[in-house]
Amino acid sequence: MKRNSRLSLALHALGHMASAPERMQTSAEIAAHAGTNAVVVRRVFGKLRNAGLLLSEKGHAGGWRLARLPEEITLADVYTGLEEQLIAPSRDSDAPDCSVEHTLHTKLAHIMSDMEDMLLKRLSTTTLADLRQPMREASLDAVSSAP
Amino acid sequence: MKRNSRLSLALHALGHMASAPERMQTSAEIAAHAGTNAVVVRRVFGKLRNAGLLLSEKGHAGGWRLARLPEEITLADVYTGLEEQLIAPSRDSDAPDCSVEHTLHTKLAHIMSDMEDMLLKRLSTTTLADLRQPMREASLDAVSSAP
DNA sequence: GAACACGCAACTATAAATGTTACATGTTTC
DNA sequence: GAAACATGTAACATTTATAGTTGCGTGTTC
Repeated sequence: MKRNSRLSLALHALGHMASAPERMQTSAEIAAHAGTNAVVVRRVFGKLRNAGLLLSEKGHAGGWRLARLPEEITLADVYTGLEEQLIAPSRDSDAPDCSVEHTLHTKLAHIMSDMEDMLLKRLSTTTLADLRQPMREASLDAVSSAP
Repeated sequence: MKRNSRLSLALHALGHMASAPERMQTSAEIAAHAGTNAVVVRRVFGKLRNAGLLLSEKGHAGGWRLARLPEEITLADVYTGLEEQLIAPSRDSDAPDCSVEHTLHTKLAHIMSDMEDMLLKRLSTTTLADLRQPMREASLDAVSSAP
């Protein structure tokens, strides 16, 4: 995994959790499925917990689960919860001394801000429920009669 | 300079060149003004030459100048000429084996494609002429009576 | 109290980007 | 034609952001 994988990781994992919302999943399980490390999962999930999307529990039967119904968590919630910026910010100096730079910065900042709004609007039309896999016998069993 | 500075560098430099389109500028001059290296300028400008936005000339009075009028070069032209992606691509595997990943990938790809279109549309409404600094006596002199 | 799971800090590894050096090619000037 | 100049390009070094790793502390269940 390389760049900007936090959002991918989060959406992928939450999508699966949406398929079985009652089930607690450990960082290790999630990490194994996503091909990454448990600490990385905890880092990412920690932000989502702070954002009110996930609940975590310590101890023997601990782990992670969704804090709300899958239908009530949008992709925009996850995106903002992670405080990421898919829309690249313009990294000019804040107070450019040259007029060209100043004009450019102003125009680009405006455009990028609009783009960010647009992205959020689009992401908010999909919920975790839209991602979950069709329920199968196996996963139903896993919910009701986990060992 | 750090990340994604190619577009910033290009727009900044072209904005200045739009203020005095006749004047040849060397990589070294441009690099000095932008606080970077001449080779970096050549790398970036090379792409814009291939895209038909710039002309370069070797030799004694060589350097760079705009291939078209500033009014006829939009920010979108520069953006596409550099083949950059301000809109972060979704870096999932192309053929995800898991249904959650597949659904996610499809939806995100669609959204990002739309965002890219939107960005281009916005960038195409500004030309280099809109960036150039107000003409002063000094710069007029520089055009007509350069040493 | 032993096993388990998160919380978190510190460190390492890796990859993308820029910066640098070196040299070749083409142009103009003398 | 030689010298000066500027681009063209490849190879290498440096920097920076990100992910990955280790270690240990805290809380919870058995």
